[in-house]
Amino acid sequence: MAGKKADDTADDTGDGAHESIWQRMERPARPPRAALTHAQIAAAAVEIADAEGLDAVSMRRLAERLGVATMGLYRYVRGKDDVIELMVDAVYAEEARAVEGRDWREVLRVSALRLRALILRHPWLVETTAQTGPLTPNFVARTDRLLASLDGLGLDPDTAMTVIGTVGAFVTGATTARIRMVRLMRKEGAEKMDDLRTLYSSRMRWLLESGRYPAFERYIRGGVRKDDDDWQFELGLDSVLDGIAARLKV
Amino acid sequence: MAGKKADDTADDTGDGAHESIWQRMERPARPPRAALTHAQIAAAAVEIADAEGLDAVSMRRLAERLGVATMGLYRYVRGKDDVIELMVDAVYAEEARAVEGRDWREVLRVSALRLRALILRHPWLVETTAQTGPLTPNFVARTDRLLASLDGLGLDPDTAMTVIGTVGAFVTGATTARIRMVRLMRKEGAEKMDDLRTLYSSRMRWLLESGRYPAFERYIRGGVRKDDDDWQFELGLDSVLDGIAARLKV
DNA sequence: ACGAGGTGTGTACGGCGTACGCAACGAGTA
DNA sequence: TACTCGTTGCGTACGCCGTACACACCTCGT
Repeated sequence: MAGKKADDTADDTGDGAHESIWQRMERPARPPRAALTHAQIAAAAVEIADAEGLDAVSMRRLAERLGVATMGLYRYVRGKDDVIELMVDAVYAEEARAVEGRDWREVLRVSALRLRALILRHPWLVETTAQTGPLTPNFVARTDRLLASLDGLGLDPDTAMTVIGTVGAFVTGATTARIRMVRLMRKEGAEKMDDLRTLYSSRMRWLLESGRYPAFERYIRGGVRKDDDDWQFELGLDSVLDGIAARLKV
Repeated sequence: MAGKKADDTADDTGDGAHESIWQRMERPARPPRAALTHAQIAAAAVEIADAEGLDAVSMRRLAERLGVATMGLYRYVRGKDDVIELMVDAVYAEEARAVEGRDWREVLRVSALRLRALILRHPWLVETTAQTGPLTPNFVARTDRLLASLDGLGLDPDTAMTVIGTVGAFVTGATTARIRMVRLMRKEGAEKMDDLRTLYSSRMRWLLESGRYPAFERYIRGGVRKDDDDWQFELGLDSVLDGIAARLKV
């Protein structure tokens, strides 16, 4: 019979997508209505990205986890870029809490540490550069709070924003470098930084044996806090804040 | 004969599995006639990425441009990650020139401005975070030169490296933010930032009308240097250098 | 009762990275 | 000279991806 030709093989897999009409006809009831929310989509996507990286967030994977057909997602988002924008805003919602602090410097410092922790919790954030603009609600909310903390210092708006941008640039840049190492460790299956060094020792030896990098070699041999990222980050952050404080007073 | 096997020379490093592309290309190519060089591959890939973005660099496109079969590339690289590593190192070669400067501060400042210009010339660099480690030869060479410029200040190696990392983090972070805007402009077909503002005016109005971002709104209304990225960057950079200078003297 | 429009779904298309297998070649050996 | 045999060059194929599109179905206004 005509209708059975291609469907038979597909039915062997049990794949619902290739059910014959007869099977579909006798299915008793409609599956329950899905009714997704954007928050659900964002949460599911963030879970996938946290667990397996941004590349694992595909429309198919996401739809599967939400119990929806792949194309069903397109009722809620225009495309994958929308999903990523939802994801970014969802994680910045974790920073919705206002920062308590005695003065602007403490507010900026705590904010910086919290932002770093946020990015480290969601390392895929640094890969979203290509997709998102800086106008998601929760990100604007963060900027607003930081701007407010600078009120009363007599700064013009441009300088105030630049101060915030400077700290933000340092935090994202430094954390991105950190994430690069974490990613490399995971890729190579290393637990500690020392494991990574062992794996890359041949490469490092090859580099150093050229003799072209004497100052770098001195650091490799003499540095004792190479893996103390917290120390490096806070030293850098405090330097940046020092510089800003000097500017603000002049 | 067993002695002829290429792997034997590789094995004398003790760790063939983790040889970098740099180590592998040092060995003379097996065939008497090598149709391709790694420099050619890198140059072609960089051209594509500069013109059309990193996503446009596919093994097929790259092979086509080089006049080679797709799989022919795999004789020269282990996979796409190798290609990206070659690309990153190729553009850092543009920074091979030593930086002239009276003191460490000027060297760091000029280096920062040059790095920013380099990233702006090759905006896809900020998307390579996920793929590359920080050990490509030309990148190490840059680090080495900067470390050398701090010699004689009496810094311990850890502090010296952190200083360089701090400036580098600021530069990459600030430039990444800039690139986000450039990309957004290109995506929306805007020529000037004002065009972009026009396109996003409804979104912005929607955000501001919520009344939840008073400080941010004041900036939007009062800022007059919102688009002067050079000014913002240099103000931030000079602040960072101020802070570092203060630390170094203490 | 029925038509229209919103919604969930499956199929299909053109891309991607790369595993794999096969043809052609060139040098060492008999 | 004839015969291996490792190596290179390349085409095919697999399983992913994002998403355009058409269709089946449900709900609701008339």
